[in-house]
Amino acid sequence: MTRPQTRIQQKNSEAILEAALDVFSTYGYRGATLDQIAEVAGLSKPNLIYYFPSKEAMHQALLTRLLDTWLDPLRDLDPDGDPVAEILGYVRRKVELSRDYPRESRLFANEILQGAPRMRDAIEGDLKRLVDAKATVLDRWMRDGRIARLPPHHLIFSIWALTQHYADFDSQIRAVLGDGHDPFAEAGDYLDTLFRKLLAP
Amino acid sequence: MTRPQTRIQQKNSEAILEAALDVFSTYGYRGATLDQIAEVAGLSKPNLIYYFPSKEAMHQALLTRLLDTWLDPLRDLDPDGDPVAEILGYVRRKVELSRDYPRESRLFANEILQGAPRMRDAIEGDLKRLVDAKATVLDRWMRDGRIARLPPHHLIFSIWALTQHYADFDSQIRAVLGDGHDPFAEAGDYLDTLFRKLLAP
DNA sequence: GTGTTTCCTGACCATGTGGTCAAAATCCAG
DNA sequence: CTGGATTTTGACCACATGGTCAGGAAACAC
Repeated sequence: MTRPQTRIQQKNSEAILEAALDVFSTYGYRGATLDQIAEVAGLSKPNLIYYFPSKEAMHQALLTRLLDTWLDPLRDLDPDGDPVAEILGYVRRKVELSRDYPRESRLFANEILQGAPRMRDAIEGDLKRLVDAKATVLDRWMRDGRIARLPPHHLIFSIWALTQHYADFDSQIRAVLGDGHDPFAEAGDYLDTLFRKLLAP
Repeated sequence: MTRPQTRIQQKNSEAILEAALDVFSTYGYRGATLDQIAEVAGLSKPNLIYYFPSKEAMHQALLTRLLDTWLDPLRDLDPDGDPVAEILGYVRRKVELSRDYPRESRLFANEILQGAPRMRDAIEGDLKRLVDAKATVLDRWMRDGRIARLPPHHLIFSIWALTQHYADFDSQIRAVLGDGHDPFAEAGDYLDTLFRKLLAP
């Protein structure tokens, strides 16, 4: 039976995951330490282990929670909507995700960089199925002449690459742009233009 | 005085850097261990330290060597060449880099993900200067109406994002595409199309 | 209050880690 | 072959790391 979470459990589990996200997204799984997470969370190390059985479990909890947030915008792509509006809407929502959840983006990037050892199943399963389904929709739009003919999977990859880049490579982008820039606002405009031109039949 | 490297030094230093690249690019700086590098290199751990004073030094050696390889194609962008040909050539060379040096790409990605703690100077210095210079060239081409008007820095970012994505997220891409695909060949064609459409005035 | 459950921690442990060192093995010029 | 320089390593060290555990402190039900 699953215990009804007490207020304290709720609060501390949340604080731990929040701290773990900070540390894992910065240093990767192996580079992160429980001591570091404990300090960020403001709890003792044994207390962390009281709420999560292991470091691995914390990481897993974060990844599981992450995947849904990450895929929701793609799920929302409406096969019956206007093709260009739907795709541009997806791009915009992905830019917003990068802006509002950069740590989640970096956590994901870290995991994939390492060959996705802890997410392979989800990627080969849920993710692949969803992408294949949406690729079919894109393909139909292309055959109907409503958007330019492009390889649908790579079209999706390019949306991921361009939007996530602004979260994952944030430090590089800010260093190169220098002060007085709002990278995400500029990215939103630029990517809107880019995909508008790309999709024009 | 710098000693003339003996044959053995040459060979072992190379083997160590090669192994270190393998391990660092997969696990990041903190996640990599000397024991692991030693095993991959086929040398004992104390022998590693005989050739490099510390783990840090190995990482630094890799990063230094990396940056040049990484920036060369951008340096080659010829201000007096044909704009579209120059940019498409740059994209193609970056795709080839991703295909031929994926570990280097991932090493770089790992470093930037972590906020570039060991590369900040190079990024704010050499890299920024080079990008600014090339952005000026792009800007001139745009004002002359030879390519579409776009924010030059973001145009460069999008080239980086799209090309490096195929190396950094290789495992995800292969999992989603399934068997029977050559990601880099497809990427080459797709990105050629993409930038051709994007740059058309 | 009192008893019970939940929550928290100091002290501890086995293992892993980056790095040292003296001595052994190998290489190589003459 | 020989003697000095280079290369290699087993044994070792101090410290960090993930995790344990017995018992104490709060919280809560009555």
